[in-house]
Amino acid sequence: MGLSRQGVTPRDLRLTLAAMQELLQPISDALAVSRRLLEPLARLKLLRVIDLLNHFPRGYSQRASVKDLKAGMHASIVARVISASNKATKKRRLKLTEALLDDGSGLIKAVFFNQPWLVSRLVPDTVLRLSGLVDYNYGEWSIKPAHWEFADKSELTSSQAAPLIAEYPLVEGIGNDDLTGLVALALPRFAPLVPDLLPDELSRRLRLMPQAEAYAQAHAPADSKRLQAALLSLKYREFFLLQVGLRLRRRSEAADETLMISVDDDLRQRARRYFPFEMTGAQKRVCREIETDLTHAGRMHRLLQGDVGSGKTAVALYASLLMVGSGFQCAWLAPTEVLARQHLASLTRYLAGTRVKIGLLLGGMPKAARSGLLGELEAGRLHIVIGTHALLEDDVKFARLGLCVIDEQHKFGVNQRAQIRRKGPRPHLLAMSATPIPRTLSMTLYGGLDVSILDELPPGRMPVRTEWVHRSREQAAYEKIRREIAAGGRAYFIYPLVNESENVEARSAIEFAERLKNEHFPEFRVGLVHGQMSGEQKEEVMARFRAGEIEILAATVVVEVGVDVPEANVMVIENAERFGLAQLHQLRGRVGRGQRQSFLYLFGDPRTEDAIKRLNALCATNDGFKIAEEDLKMRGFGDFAGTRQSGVPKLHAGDFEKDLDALIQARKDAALFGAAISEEKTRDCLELHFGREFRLMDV
DNA sequence: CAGCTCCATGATCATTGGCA
DNA sequence: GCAGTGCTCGCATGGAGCTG
DNA sequence: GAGCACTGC
Repeated sequence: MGLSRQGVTPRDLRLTLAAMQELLQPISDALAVSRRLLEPLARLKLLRVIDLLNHFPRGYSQRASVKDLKAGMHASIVARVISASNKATKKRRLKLTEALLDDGSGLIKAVFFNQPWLVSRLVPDTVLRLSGLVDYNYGEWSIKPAHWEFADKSELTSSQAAPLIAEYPLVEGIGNDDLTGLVALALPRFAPLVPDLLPDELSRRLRLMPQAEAYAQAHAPADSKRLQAALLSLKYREFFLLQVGLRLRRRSEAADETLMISVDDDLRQRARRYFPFEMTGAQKRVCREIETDLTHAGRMHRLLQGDVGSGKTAVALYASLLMVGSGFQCAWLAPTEVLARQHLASLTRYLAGTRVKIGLLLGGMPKAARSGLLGELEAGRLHIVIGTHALLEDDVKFARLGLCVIDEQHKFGVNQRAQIRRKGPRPHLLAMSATPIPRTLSMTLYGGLDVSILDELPPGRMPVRTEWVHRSREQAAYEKIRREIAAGGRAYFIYPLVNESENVEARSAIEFAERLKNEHFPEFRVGLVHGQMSGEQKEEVMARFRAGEIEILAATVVVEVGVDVPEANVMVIENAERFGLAQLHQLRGRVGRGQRQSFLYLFGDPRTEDAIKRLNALCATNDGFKIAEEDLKMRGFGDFAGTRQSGVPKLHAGDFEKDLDALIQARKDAALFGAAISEEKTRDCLELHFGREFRLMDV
């Protein structure tokens, strides 16, 4: 496909530069702004002209006459007062004032809350302009005005007023009209200056509204059709810019060959030999993907997503072995000590009797052991080092770091992830996550990352049977659990709190561990693990649980990630309503790791709609990705997996949740057209729209 | 995690509105 | 500098997201 | 009804 305008002439560049300067200048320099608005504008973070243009309305209220209202719409109407009166309600707190209004096309009742004095101002025959939520009940229209003001009689008949009124996010000290005015000044002068990254051809093909017009229509829509077109155009452009930016970053990182290894059958055989089982199809596929990354120029930058139990560790080990076999070292970063120890244990098991040397680095290690380990590491005698945040310390140095494996990558901040990678020349990166992120979202969020998905459970693994147990039926559940344990199973009891708390009404681990031992399961041994215990204490209890010296483990969410006890096949989550969906799913992953049927019992009585939905969703499916989608819908993007940490800039026009379609389209198009787009221009646009926020993005 | 700021909501009638 | 007058402007509350 | 500016002392 030939792009008509991909070449950038010096003249274009100069133009862009001039435009940038104009757009980046302070609002107060560019426009006549009243002094009193400067401070509120600053609080809105509206400092530069471009900020003002990108400050889109949070909604629109529709200028309408009573006859064409729709229930539930946010409307703005002009009408004449017929009568007004106060009304008492049953609740003493609440007084209302009702005014009957006529706009020539019909009658409507305005309802004001707690402002009884209004009655004296709503004199019959005065004309009001009010905007608010419209409702229709039992034959009459009503409106709850959020804003209102007196209007001129002439407005009753004239219909030249704008049909859609922009409503901006506001702060104290600045009104909607102030912003409307400022934007109106800025639009004609500055909107045409905003550089447009979208190739003409693409814009034409998608029939997108031109950018400058879209800015104008978004702020001051002529009608709803053009408004929709404008919003779509802006959203799409924003996503497109973001995606092109991500690809650009990716490209700039890719030109390194020092880490390229060659994998021959011999190495492959040697690496595979360590796995006593046949890998699943998904595992084999991902291993191939990784092999391809490692054997080609450029750094691997891969996110490995897999539901709990899907065998991520084995894949990561395979990758590590390829690197070790080629003379490199590997660092495995884990979020908790428990998890780090666990990785050590399983790697040790896999690698028993080989020459691959593994080390463990934790925070509270004795000085001597630590410095010994660091020495080995720096000398290159240690091949794989597993550790927690302690790995990030400055004095941890590698001889030849070639691969970083980051487990539960979302538990680490952007900085930490960058830190570990600085320990080598430019080590490959394999990030792992058991918290499934919806596919579309992860590909977008981590636009610069390749994503591999392990979506197949090892044979013999049975899905966990999940049941929501009502208070009244807990006893029956205890009986079932008793039978399971008697038959050789082991059980987790998860509590939201470590200890009693006077202000939270929920069961605590410490208190209920006692009860389990004394009341419910006197015949079994009960252990307790929580976050306030030291690492060794925790480890000791875990070890006894693993060894079967303890059949029941009462715990807080410290067991959330990675703990692997195949015999454990029952989990009870107390006050399940207090956990998030992703967390519940994560916890569920602790059981069902062995051959026998596993059970999850959710105790608790959810009071909110959302909590009920969460529990139902969990009972309905075992598919982590479906759960993630559900979670995303319920919680919204902001909460999801710590947006801050994923380094995604906040969008102006678009919305990751609501505009997924546009997002996906933009991603595709960016892949197709990205290479043909001028790098300078991309940088300029990124700087203009996202500034610092984009530069921070890194995984 | 705490304190702040912003935004939506709030009461009741009594079983349906309006048109391309 | 202080009290009185008259003017204008005016809901209250809780949840939710953002900043330090 | 509360806060504020303005008045008159």
